[in-house]
Amino acid sequence: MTYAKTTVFTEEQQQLARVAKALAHPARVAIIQLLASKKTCISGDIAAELPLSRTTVSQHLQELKALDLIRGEIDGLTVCYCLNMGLLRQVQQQFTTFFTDATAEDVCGPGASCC
Amino acid sequence: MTYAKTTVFTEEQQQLARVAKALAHPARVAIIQLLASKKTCISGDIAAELPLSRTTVSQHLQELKALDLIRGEIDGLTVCYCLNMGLLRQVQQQFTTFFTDATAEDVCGPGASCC
DNA sequence: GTATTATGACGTAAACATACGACATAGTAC
DNA sequence: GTACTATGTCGTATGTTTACGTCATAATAC
Repeated sequence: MTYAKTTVFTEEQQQLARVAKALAHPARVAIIQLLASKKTCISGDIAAELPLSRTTVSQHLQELKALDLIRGEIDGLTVCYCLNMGLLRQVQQQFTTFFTDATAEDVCGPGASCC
Repeated sequence: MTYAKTTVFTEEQQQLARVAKALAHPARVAIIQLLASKKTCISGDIAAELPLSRTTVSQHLQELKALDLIRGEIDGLTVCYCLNMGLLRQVQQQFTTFFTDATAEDVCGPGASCC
């Protein structure tokens, strides 16, 4: 990606794209669902549930952590990852607004003016 | 990407990731917003509004079209792109369900059992 | 017919993402 | 102290995305 001109996109568009990118891999979707189901928060247990190596899972966890969607607390030898509920709810609102605005008017239906 | 083991993720997770990937670039978010605002549906006009070359915009349009999020109708020399409202509403529902499930319980708040 | 226009397809360079083995760190157990 | 365990970091191979110039196609204008 050559993001040289990206400054022209609005911060809103970039923020939505950033979060969408975090969800753009089934492993990361699965991780969030796993944490939500609270069967486990421990890093190693998450890796055990997924069809990926521990290294790769750790990488996906770091990516989610970089966006602050999840948080990790060190507890002795293990690390406990938890969802950042506040941010997730905020993000949900962003997506809802985006989709609601996009689907507000049936622009190109029968009788539309644009085409 | 070596998607060799991806079959183990559920179809639901893969579908969400697929759509998220489509939204994972500000240009594609901007395109959808532009089409929704219906100032134009014409391919060339879309390219003119974005800080990217016509070639690159066309590529982003193809990507959205591949997922059927937008549709293109040839009208003589121009092509008119329109949002697929039905699918967008379906996708919105998927995201809403995902986020609602994820934020249902404040698993790791004070008094949580997991950590 | 030729000239012009709008569009997509092709080729490609650079940046990025994915996956994983090997190593480093840091805590626990003894 | 040593042995073991849970994590993360590093390096790296492979695949994907992004961006764009150039070319091909197909419709219009004359």
